[in-house]
Amino acid sequence: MPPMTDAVPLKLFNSLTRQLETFQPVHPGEARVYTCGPTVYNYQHIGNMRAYVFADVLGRTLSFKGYDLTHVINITDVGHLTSDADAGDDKMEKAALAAGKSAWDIARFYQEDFETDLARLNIRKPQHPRATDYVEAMIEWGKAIAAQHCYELDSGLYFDTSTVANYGRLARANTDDGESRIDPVDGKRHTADFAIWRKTPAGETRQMEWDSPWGRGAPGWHLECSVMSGQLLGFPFDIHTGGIDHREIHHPNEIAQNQAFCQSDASGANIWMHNNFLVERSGKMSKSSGEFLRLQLLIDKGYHPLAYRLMCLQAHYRSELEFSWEGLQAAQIRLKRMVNACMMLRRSDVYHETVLSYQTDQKSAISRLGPDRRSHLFTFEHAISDDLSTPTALVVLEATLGTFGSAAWVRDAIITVMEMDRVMGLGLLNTSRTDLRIRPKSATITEAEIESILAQRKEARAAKDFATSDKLRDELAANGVEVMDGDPLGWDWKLG
RNA sequence: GGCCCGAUGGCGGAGUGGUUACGUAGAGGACUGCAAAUCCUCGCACGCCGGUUCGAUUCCGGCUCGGGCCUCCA
Repeated sequence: MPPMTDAVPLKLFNSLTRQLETFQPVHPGEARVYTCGPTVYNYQHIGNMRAYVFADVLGRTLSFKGYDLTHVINITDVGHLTSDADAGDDKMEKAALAAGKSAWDIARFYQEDFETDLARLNIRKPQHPRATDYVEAMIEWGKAIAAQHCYELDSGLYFDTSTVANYGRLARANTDDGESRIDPVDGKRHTADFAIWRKTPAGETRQMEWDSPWGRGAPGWHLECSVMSGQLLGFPFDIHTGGIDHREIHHPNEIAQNQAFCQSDASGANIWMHNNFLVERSGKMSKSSGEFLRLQLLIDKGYHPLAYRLMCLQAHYRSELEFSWEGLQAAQIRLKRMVNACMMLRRSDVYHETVLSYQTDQKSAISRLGPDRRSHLFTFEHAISDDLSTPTALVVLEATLGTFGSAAWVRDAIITVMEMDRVMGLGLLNTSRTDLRIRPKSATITEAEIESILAQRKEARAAKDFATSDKLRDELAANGVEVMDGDPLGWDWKLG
């Protein structure tokens, strides 16, 4: 399928050139995207999830533009070390030891949890290759580059970063070996050299280890992404994404491997994109600091996962985003108001016929839009095509909801919202206010009890016994429940 | 020590060489028995000092403060 809208070119910020570039697919009509996925040794925190919300918006935008999308988010289930890049414990093995389970069980458990969170955030399901399924391919890759680009030490096979052109150009790193704060591995030729294969130390056995020409052991972390992206997407592919931290080490190393393997100076992907961090007053989110923020905690406190998605969308992906409960609450209230407006659309007489007409012939449904909505859609596409300017796009989306109007107004609004939500992924026409009413874990009262008290209050009000009515309302308020007489929902959990 | 970012209203967060989005909070009004929810209306900000310019929040330089990376990290 050719791109639907050639009129508005998609501009994306390429970390390699540090400039906006117009997206030009490698394969006409297709978009192939690789996103560095999680290491499944623990739960993901909400900062991790920002990267996937970003990648999802990118994927959705490419689909919106008419490209046939192939999106890969890998699962790192082996090879990721806890500290130093060349020695130390494997994260998987360490977590398994602590939990008294096998490393394989640990990986499976956290992968499932990760996928649950992706679904909760309306992140469309990409391919999830597991590193352990690609070990043979990694060994083959190692064999292909070993002679020209690697050297062997007691601890494993290392990549000589001086054997490729412009090593570290993505990071804008200086090539001199600067002052290093870690103890270098003995024998490494350059500080930046990294492991392609890590040998299991003599006399030890690991749960996850394989035989290779360089001894029994496990692949290096950087190798996984090069191999999986190359196998599943082919070099060069269109876009490689990840957190901004990967711009400094992991992606430069991937690029070096790609250069060696492809015998080319090209990086392997046309565009490298990096999302900035979600930050917290206390500093960067960290799993090593004990308790950390994960999506389930937000839900436990009464926040809907999509409120977090909206919070991410309110900021540009390249800006740091400050996390606070107050900010999350602001996003949840904003989402509720948007959903309220969309429910009015859903309740209208023309809703079903409009959805049907859109589903039957999307193009002609859009072409019949009036000038206002046509203009909104155009502005929206401009925003999203301008390096995924979701904050601006969101404002246009809200403008199109506006104040409820005529049947024609409603029809146009429904179609426009469906179009825009393909990109924003907020599920605006599939979410109800009841869905957003999340019972906090701390709630001391059941829904049935609430309904019962509300029924009593209704009677009291009918009898104009306002003293009793107010007393019941206070009782509910004391239990964290807010009564809303003029709202179809009737009541809601109080936030904050 | 080296490299690199950022500084916008109470909070979050866009954007722009000349009228500073938007959300949330706040104020006023409508509605309500009173509230809440909803709707309408309205305040409120561009770190400091220079420079360029008719004009700078926006460009340039310096300063201060904050942050990131150089070690695994989305």
